[in-house]
Amino acid sequence: MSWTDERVELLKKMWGEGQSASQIAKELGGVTRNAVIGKVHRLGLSNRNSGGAKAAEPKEKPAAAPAAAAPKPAAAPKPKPQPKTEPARPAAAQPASDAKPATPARRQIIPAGQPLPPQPSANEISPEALAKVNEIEKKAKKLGLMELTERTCKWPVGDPATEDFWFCGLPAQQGKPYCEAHVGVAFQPMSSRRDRRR
DNA sequence: CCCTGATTCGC
DNA sequence: GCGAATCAGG
Repeated sequence: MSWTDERVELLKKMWGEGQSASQIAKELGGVTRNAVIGKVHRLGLSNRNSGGAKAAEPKEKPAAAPAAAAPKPAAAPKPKPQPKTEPARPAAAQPASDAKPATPARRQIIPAGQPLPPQPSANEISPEALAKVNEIEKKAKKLGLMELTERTCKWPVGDPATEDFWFCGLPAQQGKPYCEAHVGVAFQPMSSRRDRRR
């Protein structure tokens, strides 16, 4: 896959929306998140803050030449917010290397980790989902309670009062307690709400 | 362990 | 220019 115009545009768009590199990579397909990140950097939009300001602060790396160098005049160390009772004036700490009044670094308002999908509202499980569950249940790892981790599906199967009880244990969806199949039955996409009229 | 982005460097 | 490998956090 190559970086066609469209792909680059989608990349820009998604990156601008605050999507993670892996998500973008997934969406684009044919590329890894590394590729996405690499492209992002090459495009020069690695930082989602100032459009043109170069404030690439070299992290700390085993510098091969520790001798000389480091003539950094220290741009803006750390104007720590003083615990003053100053009621007004948040004191904007801008490097002010270049006048840039037009782009005040807009923040995304949606960096929520996992945008929660529509919550369940109906109790109807699609036959598809059920079939899927039955299917994967056969592949379940049948974990015991102690074997569950953050990344394992915690869908219970069987009767807790019997020996025949276990948890699915398949890889859970990121940020969710269940594997894909079980998420499918646990979180219904608000299907047709059956208005029971009487 | 899972995930993030950042950087390096051979291709 | 590209992206895998690696680094550095969370």
